[in-house]
Amino acid sequence: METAETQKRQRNPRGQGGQLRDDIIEAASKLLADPAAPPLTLRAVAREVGVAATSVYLHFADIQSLVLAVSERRFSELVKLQDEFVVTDGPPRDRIVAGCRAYCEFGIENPGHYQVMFSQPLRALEYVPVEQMPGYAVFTELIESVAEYMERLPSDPAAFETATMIWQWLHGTVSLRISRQRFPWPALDLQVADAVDRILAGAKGLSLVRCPVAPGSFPGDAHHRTF
Amino acid sequence: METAETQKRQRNPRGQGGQLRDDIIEAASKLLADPAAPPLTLRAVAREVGVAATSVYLHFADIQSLVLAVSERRFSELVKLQDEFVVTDGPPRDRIVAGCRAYCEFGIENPGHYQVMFSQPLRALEYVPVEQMPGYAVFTELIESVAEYMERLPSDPAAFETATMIWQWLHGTVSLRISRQRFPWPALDLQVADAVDRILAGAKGLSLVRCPVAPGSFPGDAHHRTF
DNA sequence: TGTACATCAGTGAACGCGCGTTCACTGATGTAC
DNA sequence: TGTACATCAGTGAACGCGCGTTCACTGATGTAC
Repeated sequence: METAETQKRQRNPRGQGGQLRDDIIEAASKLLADPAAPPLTLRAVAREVGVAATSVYLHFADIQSLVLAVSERRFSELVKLQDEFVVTDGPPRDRIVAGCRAYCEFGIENPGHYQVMFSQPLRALEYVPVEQMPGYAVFTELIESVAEYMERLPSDPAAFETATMIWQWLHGTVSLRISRQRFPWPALDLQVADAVDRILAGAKGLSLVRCPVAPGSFPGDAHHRTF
Repeated sequence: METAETQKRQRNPRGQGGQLRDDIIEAASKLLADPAAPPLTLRAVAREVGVAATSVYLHFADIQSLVLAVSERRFSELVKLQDEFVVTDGPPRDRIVAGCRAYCEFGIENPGHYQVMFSQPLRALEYVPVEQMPGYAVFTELIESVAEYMERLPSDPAAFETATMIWQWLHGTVSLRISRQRFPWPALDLQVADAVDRILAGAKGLSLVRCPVAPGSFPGDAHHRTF
């Protein structure tokens, strides 16, 4: 981008003070890219940008809100990536698998950012309604595809539950491949297709077939409410 | 335990210097229990134990190895818990579901520790062979039950792959319920049984049934190697 | 056209704090003779 | 039985460092008159 990234940057022209905000987010993003990096500090970000430590305060009240800004930016990137990957025609199952692959690849290629996006409860998110949580758009698309696959409405709880189940598997897949790199993981593409197919098949009402154990032995398990 | 936990502790009798090591691990464990706690420091641990900061060095070279000790202790606790939960008789499917429920409950009830156990690559674990990784015992039990369910040998890759897939789902379930507490998660018990059943069903060779899309359209997906 | 003032986009020194790490030290308890 | 020494289980002061945060300041650019 610039010729002298490590040098002192020159001040922005009048009216473009907001540019620094952008640079700070990108610098924080760069520092957070390493999943094993030490905790982010305000001064480290300022150093990375090439600016006085106090200048960060001009745009962010604390590091929490800076991290949140990074998280939001990466979430919108994920949404964009998923839109690119997913061909809008083709059977819903193929679209689901394509979207899930994009999700996993994004997470595995950006382990530091993925951790930021899904780390322990961000204080700032504590009172945000579900629909406004970052990443909700990604999840909504998944629900819609699953509903289409199941030939139900997107508002159907069964679609929500199956989509949730897929999301949980995807998240476990990404986090474990990040934290347990030496584990002999199966090939990602094959595994995603296999897992998605298994979970989707369960949604198609194959419950009688896939439960060879004497039915009724687990009364609490008779939970196929919507079928 | 003691009457004066916050007070200065008295020195251990001769020959029992190792007791401090134990106390340090427990103190660190207590501090790590909160998933939103600030990063663990050596001095905070010493304060919690009621001991001089330098005393921690008598037993741990750095915090990394202390955290690893905490992680190992919690892993063995998880193994113990799982052994209690899982009735050894009964059909394998029921044993798998019971073990998975124990796993999830442990994780959700100990969010801070679960995060320590599965956080970003611990440097200390980098060159440990898979079989010596903490938690391997838990995973082995899962493989064996899955193999029994599938009526195959535990060494069969298909058992390994299905067990892995279940583990991934469990991990995603626990981590997301920790980090996204306001999401409208379905009831845990029902969800675990449902997900496990779907994944197990896929292992029983229902691939033709559960793939309503034209076979061959995704050449890479014809991956049921072992059937 | 000049000039006083306002605004913008930051800077730089200074503070107090908690941290990891070092070093020599302490004081009770055991052991050799 | 006494006594010198060794060992164990820690302590306490001190260090230099990076951190978040404060405060008054700077210097270029626009604007009113």
